[in-house]
Parts: sequence; C-alpha cells; structure tokens
Amino acid sequence: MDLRIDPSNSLPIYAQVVDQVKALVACRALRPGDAVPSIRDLAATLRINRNTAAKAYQLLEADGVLETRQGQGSVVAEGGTRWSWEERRRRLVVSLDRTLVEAHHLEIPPEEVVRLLEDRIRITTRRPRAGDKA
Amino acid sequence: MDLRIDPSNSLPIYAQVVDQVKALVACRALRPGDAVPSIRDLAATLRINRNTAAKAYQLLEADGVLETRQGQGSVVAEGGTRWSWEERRRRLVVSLDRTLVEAHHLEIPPEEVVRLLEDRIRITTRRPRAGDKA
Amino acid sequence: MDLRIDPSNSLPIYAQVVDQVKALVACRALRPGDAVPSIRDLAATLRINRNTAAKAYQLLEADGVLETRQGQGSVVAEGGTRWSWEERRRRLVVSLDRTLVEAHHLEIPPEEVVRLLEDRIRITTRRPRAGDKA
Amino acid sequence: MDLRIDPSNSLPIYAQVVDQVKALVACRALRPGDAVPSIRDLAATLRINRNTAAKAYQLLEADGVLETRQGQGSVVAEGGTRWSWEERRRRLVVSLDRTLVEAHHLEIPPEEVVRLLEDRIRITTRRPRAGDKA
DNA sequence: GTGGTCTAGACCACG
DNA sequence: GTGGTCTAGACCACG
Repeated sequence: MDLRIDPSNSLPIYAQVVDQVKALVACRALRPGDAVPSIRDLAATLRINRNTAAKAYQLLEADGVLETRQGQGSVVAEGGTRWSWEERRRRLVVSLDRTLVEAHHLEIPPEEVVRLLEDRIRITTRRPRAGDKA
Repeated sequence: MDLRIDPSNSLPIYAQVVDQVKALVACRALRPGDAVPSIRDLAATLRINRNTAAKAYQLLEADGVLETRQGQGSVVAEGGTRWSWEERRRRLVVSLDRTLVEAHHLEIPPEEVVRLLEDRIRITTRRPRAGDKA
Repeated sequence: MDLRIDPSNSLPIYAQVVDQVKALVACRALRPGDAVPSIRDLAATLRINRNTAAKAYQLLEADGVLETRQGQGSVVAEGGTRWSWEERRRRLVVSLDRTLVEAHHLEIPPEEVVRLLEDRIRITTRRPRAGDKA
Repeated sequence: MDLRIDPSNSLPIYAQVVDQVKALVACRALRPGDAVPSIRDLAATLRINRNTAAKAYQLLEADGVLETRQGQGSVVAEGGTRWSWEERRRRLVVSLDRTLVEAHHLEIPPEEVVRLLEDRIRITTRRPRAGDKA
C-alpha cells in the first residue's frame, strides 16, 4: 500500500492516511478482503507514531472502510453503507456544491464541470477485466 | 451580506466565513465591485471575534475574492483568475476526484453523481432577482 | 456532571465515560444544549489523562450525543439520529436479545422481563413538568 | 453445536463462543445434561486456537452454564441459579436499563421498545422441534 | 505476532 | 481559556 505523508499539508497526518486509503479503495486498487499493513508496519514505513496510524485505522473502521480482526490486522471491508438514502444524498450534495463553488472561482463554466466529471468517471472507474471481481 | 455561523460546525469560524462569501460570489448574490461590510461591522453582526473576521478577509484577499482599498473597505474583486487553464483544470479535478471517492463510499453510482451534479447546477445557478435576499 | 470511574471495571475508562454520559442524557439529567465540563476539567476531576477524556468526548460526538464548539467546550446535542429506521430497529433488537438471553440464565420468565421493562420505563422516564421541554 | 465465529466482530472469539452457547441454552436448543463438544473438537471445528476454546468453556463453567466431569467432557448444567431473587432482578435491571439508554439515543419510544421485546419473546421462545438444527 | 488502552508531555489552532 | 495532534513509551488482551 503506497501512501505518502506530506508534512507541509495542513491536513493532519491521520486524515491524510484516511483519505488516501479511501481513494485506493474507491479506485479499486484495494478491494474488499484485501489486507492492509499492520499498524506497526504502517507506522514504521511512514515514520509516524503507532498511535497516529492506529487513529487512522480506527476512523477507517468507524467509516466502514476497514474491518479489523482479532490480532490479525485489518482488511478492506465489504460494502454495505449504514446510512439512509436521504443521508447519503445529502452528503454527496454538500460535496458537489463545494465543487461548484470552486469551479465558479476558477471560472470554469458548469457545462465544463459536467464534462470533466464524466472524464474523471471514465478514467477512475476503469474497465474490470475477466477474472476481476465486479 | 447574509452569513450564518454554525457554532456546532467543526469547521473554524473564519473558514465558514470564507466558504460562505465564496458561495455568495459563486451564486452571483455578490458581484464584482459590490462592497462587503467592514471587518468591524461583520464581527459585530455575526458576534464573532474581530480577529476572526480579519483572518477571513485576509484569506479571501489572498484568494483573489476580495480587494481591499486602503481606508475604503473591501469590495468583491473582478474575476480575472491568475492561474493558467491547466492549473485551474488541475484544481477542479482534485475536487471532482474527492467527490467521486465519497460517492463510491456512499454507494452512489457515477451516473447518479452526474445526475445530481446537473440538479445542483440547475438549482444553484438560478439568477437572483430583485428582492431576493443575499 | 457526576461520573464515577471504576478502575476494577474491565470496560476501558473512556467507554465508562461514554456510557455514563449517554445514561445521563437518556434519563434527562443532561438535556440538549446543556454544557458538559471541559476535557481538561473532566480529566482533572476523574484523575484520568486528558487524552482519555478527549477520546470519550470524541466518541460521544461521533455518536451524535455531544457537539463540540470552537474552543468553547462541548454541549449536549439536539436529537436527530442519522440512521435509517431499519438500522435503528436492528440495533435495538440486538440489545433486546442479549437481555432475553441473560433473563433465561437468571431464570426470569419472559412475562416478568416485560413487567420489569415497564417498571424501568416508568421509573426512568419520570414525568416532565410544566416548563420542562418535551 | 452450530456456532459461527465472525472474525470481523470486535468481540473476542472466546466471548463470541460464550455468548452463542448461552444463547443456545436460552432458546433451549441445548438442554441441561446435553453433551457439548470437547475443547479439542470445538477448536478443530471452528478453526480457532485450542486455548481460545478452553477459555470460553472455563468462563461458561464459572457462569454455571456448563459442568465439566473429569475426563468425561462437558455437559450443560442443570439450572439452579446460585443467586437470590434480588440479585437476579438487579442484574436484569442493569441489562434493561442499558437497552433503554440505547433506545433513547436511537429515538425509539418506550412503547415501541415494549412492543419489540414482546416480538422477540414470541420469536425466540418458539420450541425447537425434532429435526431442527441446533 | 496483532491491536487497544493509557499516560506524560509538547505544541498548535481557535478565538 | 478551549480542543486537536502527535510523539514516546508502557502495559495488556488476543490467539
């Protein structure tokens, strides 16, 4: 699992880990059932404190992204969101609105935002091949 | 300028001000050249610390959203983004990718994300009419 | 806020705090909007580490029981659960089944469990009086 | 004896075994005098560590659920709780109160809790018939 | 080996 | 003043 901590990033270290793991899961570089490094290994690799690594994993578990098994490390969880459809929609709309505000300040017109979104979908959800799990 | 501070929001107050001013500019409730309240007035209206209001304005200026003319208060800056098209595109893609990662974890399929984005564009870019509150 | 840590309890300290605060909210000894002690105060009073107290408050916030405001301590949150009705029902059934298993081992018949439950409801949801918020 | 270990459950394996055996006894799928597998067999079947299985049986014995006769394996103990009525009532009330606290936070009203409890009693105390799997 | 808890103590952001 | 982050390091539970 290839993570990079940027100490100049104002985002806390544990949040950088959380975001990057979520991104790896979202782009299917990590799939349900895949093992992730132990907290100790991750901490050593990233040269961060064990507690910081543990906090990231705990948040990922609370978010349903990882599952931790009895002294056997963590794996990527199966899906199955715990939120109502309304709640999920509400959360995504917050994210979309934030993006639209940014687009306006970047002077990128709405149609172009839609076009770029479709681009990114095409790029990030790349074709599963034979043998890949859907 | 109608801003609302949510004390239970984990986002710092100054950042809430920044985001909301940007949103008002983005939805054209505030337009280039429009005056915004003085730091002192804003602090009094929102009942926040004057330093907090000052920090927000300072960030908005750094972002090119406001312009402060010595002793004459601040106004919404003319557009004229300072970044290249490539840089602007790059920044929006970061935001879109973040949204797509979230959509994946919320188990909202890409087509639905596009549909919701188009919804939000329709809703948020509706031209404010005379009498509308900012 | 009167909490008691039992060092001989196998439940971690932070979880004892969480449970007791939840109980105080459930029996309306703490109501939405009420302030709770600062993390530093709580830690000093209970003679536990600040980090341990912070962890308890963070979990309570994640659970929607507390809201933390900008450097101004925490207050009891307004209601508004974030889970679907199915999820909420599922969680309560887990708790009820656990109770029924325990009742069986205590050789307390089901009808008596229902009777005791009704007793506890009567005792713990004591009459709101005029002026009390519903 | 049909037990299922869920490795993603945060409850330790030995506790899962304890809870499930208690549940089987509670729903009368296991009755006083019934033999349970040896520690060695249980460990092999569930593919868990032999020490883990031993710890579960030891706790079940301490709780008066199993009885081990030297060299003859373990059987489900006769009822005959060792506690006074007051003590047994006190323990169940702890469990009921915990459930009521949870119901409050799930915003499930007390009457609904009673209704759900009655449902669960109806469902869980249905007498197992010949041919039913334990 | 694995993760979880707790402490002591530093330092920072916010207001 | 408030809470949040991070480290170093100890000790424990689980298997």
